Amino acid sequence: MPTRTFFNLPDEKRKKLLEAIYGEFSRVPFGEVSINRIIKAAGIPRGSFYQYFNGKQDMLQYLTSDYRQMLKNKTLLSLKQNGGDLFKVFLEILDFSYAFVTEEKNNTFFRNIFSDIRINTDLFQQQNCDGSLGQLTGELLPYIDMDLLDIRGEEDFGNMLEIILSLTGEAFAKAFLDISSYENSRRQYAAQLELLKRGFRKAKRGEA
Amino acid sequence: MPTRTFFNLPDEKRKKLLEAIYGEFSRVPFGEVSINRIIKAAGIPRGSFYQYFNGKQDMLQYLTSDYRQMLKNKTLLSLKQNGGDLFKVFLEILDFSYAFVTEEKNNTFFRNIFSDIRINTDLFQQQNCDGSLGQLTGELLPYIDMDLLDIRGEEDFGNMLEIILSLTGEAFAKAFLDISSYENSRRQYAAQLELLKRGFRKAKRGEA
DNA sequence: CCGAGATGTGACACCGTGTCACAATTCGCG
DNA sequence: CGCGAATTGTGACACGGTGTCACATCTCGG
Repeated sequence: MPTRTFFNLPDEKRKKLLEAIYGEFSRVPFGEVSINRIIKAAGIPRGSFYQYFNGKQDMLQYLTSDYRQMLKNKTLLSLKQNGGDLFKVFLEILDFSYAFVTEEKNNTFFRNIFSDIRINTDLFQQQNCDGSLGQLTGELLPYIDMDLLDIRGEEDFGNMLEIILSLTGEAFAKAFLDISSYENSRRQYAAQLELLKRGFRKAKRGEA
Repeated sequence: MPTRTFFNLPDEKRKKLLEAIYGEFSRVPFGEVSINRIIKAAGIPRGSFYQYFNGKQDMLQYLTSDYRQMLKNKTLLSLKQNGGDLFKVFLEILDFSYAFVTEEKNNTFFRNIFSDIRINTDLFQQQNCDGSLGQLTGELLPYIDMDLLDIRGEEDFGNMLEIILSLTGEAFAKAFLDISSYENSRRQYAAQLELLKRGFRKAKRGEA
């Protein structure tokens, strides 16, 4: 998170800085973002920058906070609309994010973000450090219809979720790296979700 | 791949350089590998290094070529031993890699490699650029028993493979980031493979 | 109007990369 | 052997990036 000092900045100046940051994040993938260029574009001295932000990661988190909030709301809504069907929700998340990306201003910015697989894992799995499900997931849990899932053991749900998330992370990376083939990536992702649902193993005759 | 010049180097010198490289790759994760430190440790001038390698990625590919070869052999063997059962094979690949990592010399080196999710995707999916399955997979294809898999559409197999690979990439990253909890990560990975096999969706009464 | 605390500033130390003109060596051949 | 060409070695250089710190400036309550 940015410093308090950052939020105390006169609107004018803060806006200019933010625009510089957006510009830089839109220009190159995360790994190549240069604080040097940002401060030059914003016309602020080097020292000031570090009074506002702690580094790249810090900026990223701030820049994506709106999206994360919207994603959460959207997910909640989607869960309710789809009767707690996780699979439909995940596909809608991709669509939602696509719509979000293709909005004027976000065009290259979120493409650069979403096409970075490492960021995606962070983005979705969110401070999942204690081994338990992330905070986000925790809040959504009550709305998920577990009866749709074939859960047998204690950890089945968590494991399913991890699979879906890792798949989703890759799907995002692929879809947004070359957004012109979005339809294709989406179709593939949808197909993969179906595969997850029905299982990979061919049932032998006589099995359930 | 390194230059011809590199292979023409006197054994003494080449060995010293390789040791410096291994040392550096063992010391820090890939992203922090410094060519500066390598040349200092190897006692060669900067210019020479660039006469041998093209950069970090180049070194990585060379350093992992043995592993990749062994992996391929191992996979082939495992496929035959397990009657073409992909799932058993993948679990064995994790075990094989664990054994490989815990060999004396490879200890931190391969840990640093395997715990990098981006490298893993490259490592497994290997020049998968044309959208088709990677070369490696192509050669293994004949040994996979498709009758064990519930393949219905044209693209089902490719999609299954992608799911397994993305899951495997994450499993590697997790397992080797904190190798002390390997047993745990392995168990989880195994459980997830089982989930893939049986499917996530609860069969409604009356369904197949 | 003064002084303390908040904020602004940019030079500095440090580390990294890839290149290039030039030096040294090796090798084939007359 | 001797010489020229090809290969290899060398390190200074230009460039770019990061985070910090001593010092300047501003702001605002008392």
